[in-house]
Amino acid sequence: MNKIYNIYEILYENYGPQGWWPITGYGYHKLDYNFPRDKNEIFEVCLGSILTQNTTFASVVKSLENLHVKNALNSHAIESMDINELKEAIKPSGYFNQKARYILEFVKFYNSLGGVIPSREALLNVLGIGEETADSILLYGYNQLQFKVDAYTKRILVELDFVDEKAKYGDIKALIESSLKKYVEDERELLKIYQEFHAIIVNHGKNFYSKRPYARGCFLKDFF
DNA sequence: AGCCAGGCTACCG
DNA sequence: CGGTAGCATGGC
Repeated sequence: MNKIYNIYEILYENYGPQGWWPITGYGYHKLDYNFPRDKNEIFEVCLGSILTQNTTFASVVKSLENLHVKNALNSHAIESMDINELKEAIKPSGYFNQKARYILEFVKFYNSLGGVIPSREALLNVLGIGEETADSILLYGYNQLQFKVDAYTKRILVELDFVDEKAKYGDIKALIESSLKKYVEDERELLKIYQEFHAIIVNHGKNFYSKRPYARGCFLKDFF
């Protein structure tokens, strides 16, 4: 009996594999978990994780395409890029003044890593990287066992009365991670579930937890 | 026209 | 500590 895992099962049965994180020029890669495939794809996930803050991913893709045509979808090109040129490229994603600064801060950090996987704590010390963005980078960019919580995750769990409205990011992350770890022993399988679960939550969230009042038509409510 | 989007920082009490 | 204004473009 593991209600968090039950939610995952029900949603996966309804939506199927999502294929996150999508890569530009390639797209979603359902049932293929061998991503990212190289350093540029890792970096692209990092960049997308920052750009998607409070924005639709369609807008992020436009920004990434803008960088791609400038031959600047890699960390070294961006590090030496003029900030105004960067702002112009990422404008479709919104908050372009802030995000340009965040990206330049991150790129300096990223290039200093020399390919080493960053710690969550180190990521959180970079301006513009909060908990969700850090987990996004680690989960989808580096295939680390860090569950990514987002606004939809909280709305759903609050609606199902699994967590309190006042629950913090870390509370929800800990609940989901501990529940799934108890149920799934194989780490490779666990990683796949972390990646699919968050993506599916976003899918489900867009359907039933976007417009108020939330949860109208949410079939999860029939189970819990 | 108004609300929402795959959040975070700075600043307030 | 917790709470909130500000950030900005784009889609519906």
